[in-house]
Amino acid sequence: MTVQTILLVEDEKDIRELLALTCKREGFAVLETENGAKALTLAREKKPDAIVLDLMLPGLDGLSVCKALQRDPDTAAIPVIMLTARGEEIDRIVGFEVGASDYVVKPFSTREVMLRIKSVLKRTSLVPEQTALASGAIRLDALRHVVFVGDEEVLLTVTEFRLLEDLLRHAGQVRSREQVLDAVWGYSFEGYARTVDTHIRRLRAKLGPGADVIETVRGIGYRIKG
Amino acid sequence: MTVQTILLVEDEKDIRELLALTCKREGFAVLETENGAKALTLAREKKPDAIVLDLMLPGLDGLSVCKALQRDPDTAAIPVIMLTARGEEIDRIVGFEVGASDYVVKPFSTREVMLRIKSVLKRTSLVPEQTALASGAIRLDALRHVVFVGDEEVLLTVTEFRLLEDLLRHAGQVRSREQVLDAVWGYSFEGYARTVDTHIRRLRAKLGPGADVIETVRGIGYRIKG
DNA sequence: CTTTTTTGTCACAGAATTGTAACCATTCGT
DNA sequence: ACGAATGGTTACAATTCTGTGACAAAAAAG
Repeated sequence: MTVQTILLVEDEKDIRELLALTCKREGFAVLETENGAKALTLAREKKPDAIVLDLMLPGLDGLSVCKALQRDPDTAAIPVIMLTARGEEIDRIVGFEVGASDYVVKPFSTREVMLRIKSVLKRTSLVPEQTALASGAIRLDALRHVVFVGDEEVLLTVTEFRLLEDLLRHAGQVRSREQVLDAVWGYSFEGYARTVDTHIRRLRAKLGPGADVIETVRGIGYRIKG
Repeated sequence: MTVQTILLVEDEKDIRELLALTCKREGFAVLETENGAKALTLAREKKPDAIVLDLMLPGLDGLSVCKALQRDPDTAAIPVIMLTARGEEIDRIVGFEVGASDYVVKPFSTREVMLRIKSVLKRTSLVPEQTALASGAIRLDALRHVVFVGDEEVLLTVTEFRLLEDLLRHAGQVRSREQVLDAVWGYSFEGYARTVDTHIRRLRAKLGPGADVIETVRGIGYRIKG
């Protein structure tokens, strides 16, 4: 996945830098401005994935910026998170009149803003992950976190579950041990590739009669039939 | 248990699926169709609690569907939320002539639509039963703020109540501690995820024989059986 | 203000999970 | 057929996770 960009529009330097730092720490790219007019230009030119917008800005204020963003078809789809003081007309802000996707009330914690950003990004990304996966006699439901072989529920540990999910999401494709390690264990894992083998074995044991959907591709890795 | 059902009428598959996912995540049941005529049949047969209706549909368009729903006494009471493009004659849509309960302008965020649905349901549902949730021997009534295990009333604290309510609203789905914290404690809570465990424990203690509906999903979080 | 209730955090023990290494079994090229 | 890779199996120590009880701070009730 590509890096997502956040546009921060806030005139108070301290707050802006704090937010910028937090966003960067979470792996986002950051654009900053203290000015409403510049925010509009930046939004149009750079198409950020989300905008964090202070309501009180010198010159063109946050409300006007937000409305302008909504009116422009180029930027209308970008979610906006408003930073507001308590008691401001939140219904109007989030309603259609202004059109913000969400808001955070000052004083806020960076954690709170981060959560809003992530939540908003999850909501607006048009590719909802498929939650139900299946192959052969095996069914996996990521939302409910259950796996069935035929009619029988199978209890998997987290790692086993994630491993099976990764294989199913790439059903038909070979997955090398390295790919699986990156996807299931994360990039920071520094262990042996053979770890995958052990978990494949445990998976097969638990899947019982359904185990034959997992094929070994010698010299490469594993693959789900299909 | 009374799960509320939403009928989604939208021909663009991506949008429909995104909305469906959002509704399901919020604990609603979902019916989907891309076709105006089928929408009428479905509405009559299944009596959904709300209908989200795209204005632009191939064949029978949204306006006609909405008018037809209004004329039929079986469906006239079902609130309709229209998805419209900007600049369409919103006054007519929500007014007497067409009779939609509310509308959302494209492009919209799922959050926006969700808020409309909930607001419309709140306005139209006069039946307190619709706030009733249940699983196994446990019944929870959000409106009256009471919980029963079998015939025995159980007194819960606010936090315990909200926790149980959140789990019940996502019955069958795993809820991670993070998700629960965000939903029950709010985004601004900065505490420890293990706090959830303690409250789960207190809940289980109070639920007594009904406690077995709360399952621990090791490595992930908790889930209500079902 | 005092008492009671509720709530969040912590420490700890038991249990489940996991990564690794060592050892077989199988496959493949020669 | 043989040796070298490669994958399967097993056992085990280390780690991680959850349930529990205790406790102090915070909130609510009196």
